[in-house]
Amino acid sequence: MSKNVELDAKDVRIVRLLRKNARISNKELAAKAGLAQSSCLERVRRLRMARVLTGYHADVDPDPLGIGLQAMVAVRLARHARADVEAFERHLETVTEVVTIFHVAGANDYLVHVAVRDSAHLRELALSAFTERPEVDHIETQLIFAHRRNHELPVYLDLEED
Amino acid sequence: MSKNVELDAKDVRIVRLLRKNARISNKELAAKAGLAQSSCLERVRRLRMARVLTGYHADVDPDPLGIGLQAMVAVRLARHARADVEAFERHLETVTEVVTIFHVAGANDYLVHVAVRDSAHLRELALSAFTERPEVDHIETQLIFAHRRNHELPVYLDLEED
DNA sequence: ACTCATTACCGATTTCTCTTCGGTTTGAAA
DNA sequence: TTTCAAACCGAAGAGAAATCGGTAATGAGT
Repeated sequence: MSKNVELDAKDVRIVRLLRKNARISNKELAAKAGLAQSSCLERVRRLRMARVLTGYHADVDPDPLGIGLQAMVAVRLARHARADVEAFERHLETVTEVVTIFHVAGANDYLVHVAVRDSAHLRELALSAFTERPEVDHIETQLIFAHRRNHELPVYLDLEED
Repeated sequence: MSKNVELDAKDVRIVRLLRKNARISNKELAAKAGLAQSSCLERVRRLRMARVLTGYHADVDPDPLGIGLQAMVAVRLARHARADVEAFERHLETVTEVVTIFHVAGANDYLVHVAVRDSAHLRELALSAFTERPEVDHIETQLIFAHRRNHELPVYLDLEED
């Protein structure tokens, strides 16, 4: 799938810095990575082309957007033929309330993070987007009180330091 | 908690655009939001100050970083006294393998998304970071085959259009 | 070890963007 | 209608991004 990309210590530093703050200027990024601006720019371009960096996204407080409730919906499919799996995934992509889809191994097939207005909205969504779907055997919904992200991503490479 | 912020249609457009691409230039952002650059810049600044926009983060392919495996660890605590809950959360913040913590209501108390090197690493982590902890009653680990994020975040406000 | 080719790097320059600021418009309240 | 505050705008100086030609590092093959 991915082209067997090899990252050196400076690539990793660039990636971590952009992970922590995607709007850092190239100038500052270059300084912190120990590169000239032009070289740093070129590296970032290559990391994007190689699909190591796949996007830059703002984190947004859901409250002001009218998102009053979030939930994790655990989904078990009725059958696991490729056609069913693909149909269900295609369907999920059309559901605006879906934030993240985790395809998992275990008792459940999917964990679907959804963001809704309120409990009435969640109830309606559970029916229309999940229970009423022919591919779905069973769902179990958990309210999300809070969620915290860690933006220091782990790196498991042995890099000779420069 | 949040200061009862009110967003108008242009704020929402700004937020959505930054959500889709956090490295969009202010010039382009202003054009797409229908504002002068200076006005747009001021709005973004206010949205940051109001904590509607809380950060900008690059999305990174885990493979090239040596992350060969991801899992969702469902955690049930032994007791739910504030002291235990807070101790456990503080502990999780020190674990580098943790990507996201969902605090949920239901049979389980937490869903913890972790990124590890391989299955041996996951086994070791399950023991050291979860099972051996006094606050933890029981865990259940699910491998994550894949996960897809939707960067079009839903908005449930009725905005009079301009 | 030497050569050659490829790749990465750098600094200077040009182009474009960001940021600030003074003045103007807008809208609500008196 | 007048007043005030908030939001907006355009212009301009400061700053960053992007390009490019030349140079250094790298590594494979002899």
